[in-house]
Amino acid sequence: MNIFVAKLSFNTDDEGLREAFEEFGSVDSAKVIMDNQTGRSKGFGFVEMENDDEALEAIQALNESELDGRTIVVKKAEPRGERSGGGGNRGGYGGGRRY
DNA sequence: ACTGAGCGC
Repeated sequence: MNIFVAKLSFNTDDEGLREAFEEFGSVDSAKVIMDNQTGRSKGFGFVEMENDDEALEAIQALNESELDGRTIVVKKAEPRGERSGGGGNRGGYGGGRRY
């Protein structure tokens, strides 16, 4: 499951993000998006976890939690690619729904 | 102290 992490501390890097999520499950990959022109973090990143169940738990646990001194926001990642729609929503994404 | 709202190559 791809996970989107926002509001990261600019001190947080790929490893720090991975460390945060691995305590809840196996992380397949983790990456903090950096600005290629300045080399600084853009303040958000992505984590891919092997187990969806663990990913959901990690999202619930780490969302609005504190990492490296900043409160982060963890969500399901939107599919990379076209964001503007036009086309319509096919059954909707599984995300956003919370009970 | 730069920098705070958001989806990557």
